[in-house]
Amino acid sequence: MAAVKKEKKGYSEKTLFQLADLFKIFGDSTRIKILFALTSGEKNVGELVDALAITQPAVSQQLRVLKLNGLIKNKREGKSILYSLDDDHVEKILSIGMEHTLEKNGKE
Amino acid sequence: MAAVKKEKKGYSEKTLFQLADLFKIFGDSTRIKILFALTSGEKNVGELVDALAITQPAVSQQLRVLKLNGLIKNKREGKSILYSLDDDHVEKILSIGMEHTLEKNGKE
DNA sequence: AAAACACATAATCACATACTAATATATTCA
DNA sequence: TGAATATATTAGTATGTGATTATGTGTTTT
Repeated sequence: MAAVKKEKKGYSEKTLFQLADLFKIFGDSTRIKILFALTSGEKNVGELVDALAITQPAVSQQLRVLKLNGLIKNKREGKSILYSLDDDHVEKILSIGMEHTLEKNGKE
Repeated sequence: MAAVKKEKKGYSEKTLFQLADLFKIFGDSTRIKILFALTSGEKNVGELVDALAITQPAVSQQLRVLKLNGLIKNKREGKSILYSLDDDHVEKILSIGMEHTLEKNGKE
């Protein structure tokens, strides 16, 4: 058998960067809190601000990040803007991560 | 039916922080590359350096982070030190994230 | 035991990013 | 239309972190 091909069955550099960028979005506690808050249904910005105990601009800024990356969507309803999860993977990613976290760091 | 309890079925602040910290670890392309490299079996540092095209200290530094967080383990073998994945969740998290990434950003 | 090899650690630096404060935009209501 | 409400944007700042360079530690080889 001559020269076995080095089966680089890997993903492209670009894809790996995109994957890291995806996880980077989940890697912030404010955004995590927002995402978890939205798992129980759509909420407007004020409700998120109340629930998270951070300033409104901080929430809006992270909502922007989440939207730009396709994890949440929004729609206007009167004066408010309602945000909700936009991707089926989001909850899956959250729940597997949470599973790991609870196992490693002890149950709640 | 009187006064429906506001079922704050949420996780503790601490847990959400820990979850964010977990994703933070996955949110770096060097660490992602290391983890993917290790999905095909244990490797020593030199092999990782070759595979990733980054300097040895940079690799060692990220290996340290991954180990401290329980995602990989190592064992000495002669002069070399062999690293391998240490947690069943790692591959699951990677694969779901990758699934999302490939869908959103187009196949390879 | 000394040299060579494999890897880890330390210090410095540069860059990214999340928050705050201030202001702008958009919608409803009087 | 003007005031009030809801959210977004901007600018500035501070903090965290990943890479590089230099050096240290541990193991094998001769």
